Amino acid sequence: MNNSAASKAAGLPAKTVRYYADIGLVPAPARSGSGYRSYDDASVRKLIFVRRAREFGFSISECRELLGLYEDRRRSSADVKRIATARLEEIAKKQHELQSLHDELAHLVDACRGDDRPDCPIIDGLGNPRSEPRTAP
Amino acid sequence: MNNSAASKAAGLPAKTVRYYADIGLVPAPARSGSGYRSYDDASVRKLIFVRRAREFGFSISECRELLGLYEDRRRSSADVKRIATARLEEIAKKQHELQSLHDELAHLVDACRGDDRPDCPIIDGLGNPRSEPRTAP
DNA sequence: ATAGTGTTTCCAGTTACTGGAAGGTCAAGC
DNA sequence: GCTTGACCTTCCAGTAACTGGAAACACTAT
Repeated sequence: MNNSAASKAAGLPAKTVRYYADIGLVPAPARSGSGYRSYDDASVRKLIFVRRAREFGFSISECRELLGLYEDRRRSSADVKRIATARLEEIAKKQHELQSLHDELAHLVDACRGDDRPDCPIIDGLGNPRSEPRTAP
Repeated sequence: MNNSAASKAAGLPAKTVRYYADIGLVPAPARSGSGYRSYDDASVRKLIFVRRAREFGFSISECRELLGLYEDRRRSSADVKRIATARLEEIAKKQHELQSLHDELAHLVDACRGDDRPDCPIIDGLGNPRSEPRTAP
């Protein structure tokens, strides 16, 4: 199974598959006589696992951690649950942020006539420093 | 008003204020005799505008476009509404994605006992290619 | 034999900053 | 006048997670 076949099987762009092997997220694949990458089924399963985890918003380093747990047949499910729960909380937080963003912007869009005239509550609304400013870290 | 004063007034990190001037998002500030940046009120207003727009998730290049409209006293509100509406649709889409993400992950977390035993529906669930694979662009 | 497609490596670019080093400047205190 | 410390300056590098592209080599079909 060469790179593009593995890429198709895993549902990832070919470049991404190479990239994941380059950074050691998945093991370096075997090579054919002429240097072509050759992936086995275990690698493809890991690639699928990573794709799924990335779709869930886990970072590459979280994926690394999850893959470690995925591989370790003796890990406790508590370890996994801890990571997944933290991620779940992040998602919920992001949802709230997006919600207030959406509400405020929708309010501005609603208030804008969207005609040929220059008056625009959206621009005015963006100009008003209503929300909390960002602070330097 | 030097960099850090402008930074405080705009609610942005000092480095970010410099960065925005460097990339020409806001005009290059005047300089004092010894080379210190000196911002006027108009620049600070633009910085606030950009901060707000960034908080709404507008990209830097969208901010550039919006700033152009902000500055142009003769633009139609329709131009602004078009951009904001597109952004609103992106937000709504993102919300749906996050929702299904949340539901699926919450389901896995619920199903996981989180004890010392190795069986873990989260790991198993991530391993199953349930969702649509990503495709190369 | 040759055309066309696929694969390799490697380097650079993307986004929106952020961190840090090396050095100049300013105001206060002694 | 000198030092101290907190600013300020420039510039370079690094971050996340890829993505694009060039140059060269390999495989497949005609």
